[in-house]
Amino acid sequence: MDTKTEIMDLAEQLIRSRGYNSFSYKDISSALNIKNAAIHYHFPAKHDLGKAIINRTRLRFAQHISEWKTASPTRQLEQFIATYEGANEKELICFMGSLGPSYKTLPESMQKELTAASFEIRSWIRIILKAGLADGSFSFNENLEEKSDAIITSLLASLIMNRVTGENILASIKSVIFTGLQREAL
Amino acid sequence: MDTKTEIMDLAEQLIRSRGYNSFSYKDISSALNIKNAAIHYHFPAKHDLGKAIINRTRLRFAQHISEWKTASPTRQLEQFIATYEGANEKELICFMGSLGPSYKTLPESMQKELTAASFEIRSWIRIILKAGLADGSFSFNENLEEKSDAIITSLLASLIMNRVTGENILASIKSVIFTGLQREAL
DNA sequence: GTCTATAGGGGGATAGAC
DNA sequence: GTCTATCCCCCTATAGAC
Repeated sequence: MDTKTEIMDLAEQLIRSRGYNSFSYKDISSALNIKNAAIHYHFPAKHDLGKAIINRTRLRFAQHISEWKTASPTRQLEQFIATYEGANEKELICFMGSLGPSYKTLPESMQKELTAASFEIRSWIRIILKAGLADGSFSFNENLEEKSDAIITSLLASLIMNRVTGENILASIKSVIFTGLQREAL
Repeated sequence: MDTKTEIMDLAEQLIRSRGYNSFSYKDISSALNIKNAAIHYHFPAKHDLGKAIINRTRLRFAQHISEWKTASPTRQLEQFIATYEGANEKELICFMGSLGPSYKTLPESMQKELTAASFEIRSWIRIILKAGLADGSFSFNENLEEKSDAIITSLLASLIMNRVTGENILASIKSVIFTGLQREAL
């Protein structure tokens, strides 16, 4: 693997485990047995690295939802939640949960990428919920946009709460999400 | 107001707007027209300040829920959500949303306080939901503990997403929470 | 593309005077 | 209880050799 990719992979891991403002070039250079200057060659400033990572995440998300496209709404939502489960196993939180809280401290280029990512994710979930309503696999009373945001916020924070509590909050949230998409027929 | 309280108030604001690792003693000393050494007198190490703030938040929460005690479950939950609305107006996120993501970077004393706080909040919401089920003001199909965690995670992350999106996600989440506590009678 | 060397600033923390 | 002065470490970033 080329150095640039290795740097990005490790930086992403560091961001999602410690936060953007809590990792340094030294963390990367020492782990990869290179020098800080080598990182600066690939990413002149730290925010260039940060921006590149968010952008790559956006591209990966676009690839994912494209691959999932033919599956049922339920299955697509399961696939989406599976990415959180994968993160959880690696003891990582999602990039939105890591970068969002420190939004105000981020350089503008990173803020823009992050905001763009948030709209892409939110609009995708809306589409999935709408499709589920249309084919009858989902049923709920809440406003569709609001329900969508309730789903992503609870997923985002579940990874954070997993750390703080030491419990598997994500599993609980997953259960609540699917129960909440099946309005009971009495 | 005494200096110690002023320091804590400002530090809390800084933590909840920028994060624990992204504020410095200089931010506080310059704003209060004192010197860094004065802060070190009251809080020898930064983590002493951090711990004190979390502990104060725990005490305040205990006071709040004690004051709310006689109100209906619905009203108590509204009061709780009102604290998020208050934070939102001041452009602050909750302390759990700020400190949780950087949990791994925090000194042990702060981690313990944070974890203790999480259990206090979660157990309170469980009590409220249970009371609401008992008196018939709430109705839902989900497991009570899981439903409780879904509520606090969505609230926590709504403040974060407000920043990233520039929208009022908290209002949406509030709406979804109350709708989700009224299972429809068909 | 990676290195050495270094600049320049900011961080938390402490000693001792007042 | 607050100050001045200072220490030491880590940070991001750049210049120039290889």
